[in-house]
Amino acid sequence: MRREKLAKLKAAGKNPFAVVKYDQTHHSLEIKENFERFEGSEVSVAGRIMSFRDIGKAAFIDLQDRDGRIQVYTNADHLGAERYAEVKTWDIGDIIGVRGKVFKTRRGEISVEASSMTLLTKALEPLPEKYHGLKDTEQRYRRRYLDLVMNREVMDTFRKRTKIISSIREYLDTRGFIEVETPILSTIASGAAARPFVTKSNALNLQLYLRIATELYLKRCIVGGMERVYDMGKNFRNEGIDIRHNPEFTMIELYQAYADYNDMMELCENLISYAAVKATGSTKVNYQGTEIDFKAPWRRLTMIDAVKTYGGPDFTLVADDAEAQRLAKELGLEAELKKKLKDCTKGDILNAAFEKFAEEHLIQPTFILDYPTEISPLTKEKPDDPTMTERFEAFVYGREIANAYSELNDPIVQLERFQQQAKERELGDDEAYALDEDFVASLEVGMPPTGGMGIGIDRIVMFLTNAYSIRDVILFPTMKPNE
RNA sequence: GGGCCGCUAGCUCAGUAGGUAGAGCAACGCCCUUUUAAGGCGUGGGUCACUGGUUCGAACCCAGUGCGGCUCACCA
Repeated sequence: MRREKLAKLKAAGKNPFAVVKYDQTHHSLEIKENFERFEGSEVSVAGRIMSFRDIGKAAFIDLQDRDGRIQVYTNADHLGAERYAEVKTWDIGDIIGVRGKVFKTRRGEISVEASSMTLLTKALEPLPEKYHGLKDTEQRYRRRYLDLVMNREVMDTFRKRTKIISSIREYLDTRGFIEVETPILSTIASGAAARPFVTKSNALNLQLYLRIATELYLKRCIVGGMERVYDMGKNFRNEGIDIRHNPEFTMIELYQAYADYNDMMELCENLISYAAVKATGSTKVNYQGTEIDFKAPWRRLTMIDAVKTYGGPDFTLVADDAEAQRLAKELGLEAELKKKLKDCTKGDILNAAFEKFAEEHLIQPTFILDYPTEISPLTKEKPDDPTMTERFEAFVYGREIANAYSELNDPIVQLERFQQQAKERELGDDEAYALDEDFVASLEVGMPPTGGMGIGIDRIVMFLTNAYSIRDVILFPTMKPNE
């Protein structure tokens, strides 16, 4: 049907797809918000027909543009009978341009009284139902363009996402950080514990991996003397998909020379509360019915204290690995461990106890500090306790949103840590950190004492937009093909 | 990977003693010059996800497959 209409238009020399531009002078929202100023003046608006109420010799059209909707009033007197008859053949979904005077109808609806109307694009496919919109989750993700057209709150979420990201850049750029681009393709995927995606270069006849983190390259930039750097972009991890995980996701990593993890904590809480205010107007947000306040300073708690606070054992009293293993058995922690119990150290078991007892209780923003050395291969040890490192993770609503360290810069110790990771891999951990020899070589050139941090951008966006699933903050989430 | 749930018109959804399918919106035709989920009268529209089985007969019962959602496990 719509194709027939299109064919007729083309035959009459009025092919809408031949239109190359339209002079859009205003958007819907600015007209509606400043009606007193606009009343009686001429505007040109453009957008998609969302509703068409034909009442005979007049019609009302809801026009949707970037910012919202505005009503268009048109009739045979203003437009001429012939032109008006043509307008009545247009369909919901078509994209049009309208020029006319701003006025208010009897019912008080701010509208544009059309003096000219132009068909700019013909929609050959009808839109989903006007009242219920597009609800089917699968279609919403597969055909996000329809979701954006039909569901205003989806548009709002993605505009807010952009605002969050630009505010983060703004915050860092004004504090002397420079944004750099590190490789997505490389021969070694390291810097995090995850399985990578594998691909192949035809030109180099070489197996390459998609990055799982930007850490080791950003530290090379610190070695080179850049002092404050960040890379915000996609990382790729070949792992499970659920409401908090998408195979490609956005992460920012930043590094600051001459700083430590305490500086990173301050940067983290200030940066995120800044982004919250920029995007939502407040540090307080409602997430799935729970009020969360990102206002700095955030609560600080060591991992050992967190376990104790939430009903777990006191690890300061655990003498060695053997005692920790007995404790793990007693507490039923085997399920949380990824190795056989006999291979687990005190640190592995502390981490498992933290996940079991404490993690889910960390609703308001909380820094958990001082992680066991064996699970933190890129982190400096604490000066007074070599079994622990200067590392923290930030938790909100029981979820990790950031991970930061005082960066390990001793090339000899770093090499030993990588060798330990190789052993972990042999013990069955296929996500152990891969050795990057050139990175170790860069540390031999000398990296100043440095603080570094990674923040999961999608998760921040989820909290600030009240999104239940990560797929609701990624425009085109990873899906299996449909056919 | 395990468990549970979903898939019916373009969209939102109904549809069990198993008897070859319905509503609203959208579309099409007619009426209506201030409507706004406009209204009124009329018309057309379906491989009931797919494959197989049971049955005289399957949207419906059974088995398998696909895609999706939730959840547990695993991770980040």
